[in-house]
Amino acid sequence: MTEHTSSTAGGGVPEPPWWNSPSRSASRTQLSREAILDAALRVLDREGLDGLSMRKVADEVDAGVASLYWHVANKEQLLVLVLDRVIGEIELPDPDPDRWQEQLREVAWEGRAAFLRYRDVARASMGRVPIGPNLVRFVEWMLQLTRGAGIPLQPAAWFGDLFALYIASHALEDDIGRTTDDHGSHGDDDAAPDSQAAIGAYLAALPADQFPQLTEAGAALAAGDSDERFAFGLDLLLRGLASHTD
Amino acid sequence: MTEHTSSTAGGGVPEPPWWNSPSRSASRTQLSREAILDAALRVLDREGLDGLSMRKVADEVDAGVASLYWHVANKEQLLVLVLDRVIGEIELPDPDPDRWQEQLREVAWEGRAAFLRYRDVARASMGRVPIGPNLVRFVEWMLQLTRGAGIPLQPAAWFGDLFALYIASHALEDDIGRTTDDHGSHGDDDAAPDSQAAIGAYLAALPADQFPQLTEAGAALAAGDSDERFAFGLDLLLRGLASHTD
DNA sequence: ACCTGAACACCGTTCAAGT
DNA sequence: ACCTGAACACCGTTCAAGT
Repeated sequence: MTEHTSSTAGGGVPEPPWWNSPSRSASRTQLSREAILDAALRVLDREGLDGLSMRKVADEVDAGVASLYWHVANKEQLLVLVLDRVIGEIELPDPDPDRWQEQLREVAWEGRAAFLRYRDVARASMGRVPIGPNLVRFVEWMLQLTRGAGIPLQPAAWFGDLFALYIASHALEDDIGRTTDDHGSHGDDDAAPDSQAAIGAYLAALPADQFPQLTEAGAALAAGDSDERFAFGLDLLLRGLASHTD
Repeated sequence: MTEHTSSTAGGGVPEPPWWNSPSRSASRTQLSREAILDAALRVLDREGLDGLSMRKVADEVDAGVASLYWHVANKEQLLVLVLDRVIGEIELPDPDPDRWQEQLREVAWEGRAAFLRYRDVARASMGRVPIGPNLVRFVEWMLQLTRGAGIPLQPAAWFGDLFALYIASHALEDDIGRTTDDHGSHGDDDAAPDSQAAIGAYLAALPADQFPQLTEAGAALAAGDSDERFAFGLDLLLRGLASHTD
């Protein structure tokens, strides 16, 4: 199996460049599932989930659309593979049950970071169970840690679900903000500009007698950046889990 | 404003049926936003979120596609309106802070039921914040209850988010099962047939030395029906919130 | 074994035109 | 004021055909 990836004829003598097929430009590497996943992740990050199409992925790898279907069953499978790839970016420390709370916290932030690294992966993850090598690795790790910490099997198993659900759906909330800016900037750099303001105006205009709490506490609802809110929920989940310890 | 909906000419004398416009069949009511939302919910329930198209909604109300755009800005707004409508189906008892845990539990199940009443509403809700009359009503109710129960403003506000996120994302997990059956049944009535089995086989085939927990505890992961799992997480959230009481 | 163009059956949205 | 057909610029997927 030769290491050369292009322009290799009979006896190692290089072909002249003009032998390359006429209109194709430089990067004529072999198409592969890996390359397709890379491209898909790039398109996803650049254009969001709604902007991700098989045609754009094909363009990104400089191939025809139909070619993708040799390496991948369909768009759905492509998304699942991309998700497993992102889950693979989560680093898992050796499980140390004595420090189960810290480690769970640590990995939660790791997971959040991975999901926020590319636009709309969290969105893509909702409603899919991307079972694959990396999710399986993740679940095994969770079980080793929590079971080792003295949490009975059933709560441990169910908590894993809850934990993953929380990380994903919270990351999705962050994606909402950066969802509306499609075509490149043209001067102003506010994300989802008027909608944010419109919501504020709507809430501010609510009749105080019908909505006493909302008009009084309105500010608190929007208070805290996304990380603070994530920390709050994470802490709440851990307190709840701790109550299940032997 | 007359109560008659069709065939009414000048002085109450009915028109003969053949006066109706030529090819249009019976139900020629005025198009309205209400009617469009009803139709959208019907299509959503019947065909799932992926099967919901403006064209099918238009067919359902016996109108041209373009007509929808008079009553509704676009598909996105249509979805938001549908969501607010479903949220409106959640019944809220008068908040009684002395029974805050029971009431929260009660409403959680109510919300879950509303989300599961139509296929894929939960799926549609992810990544959207359908702020409208009914969501606002819901938030006000939550705040009255939790604040009345002695939970400080910030935790109370943030918990609302978490609570809603949990209900929606858990309902979404239920939608996954019934996602794959498109065209009406033709004999066999198993939902997502081979994929379920394939997952089981994959997990069972994992090397026991690399995945000790998964191979030992595999059954526990799948154990419990969806309601039991929902109850577990709900309970965990409430325990966590309780730890924030004054 | 791998890639392709062309075709099929769809989409959401706009717009000039009708009543 | 409300509804329409036709058009535009897209989709995912299949399939016979090429190398």
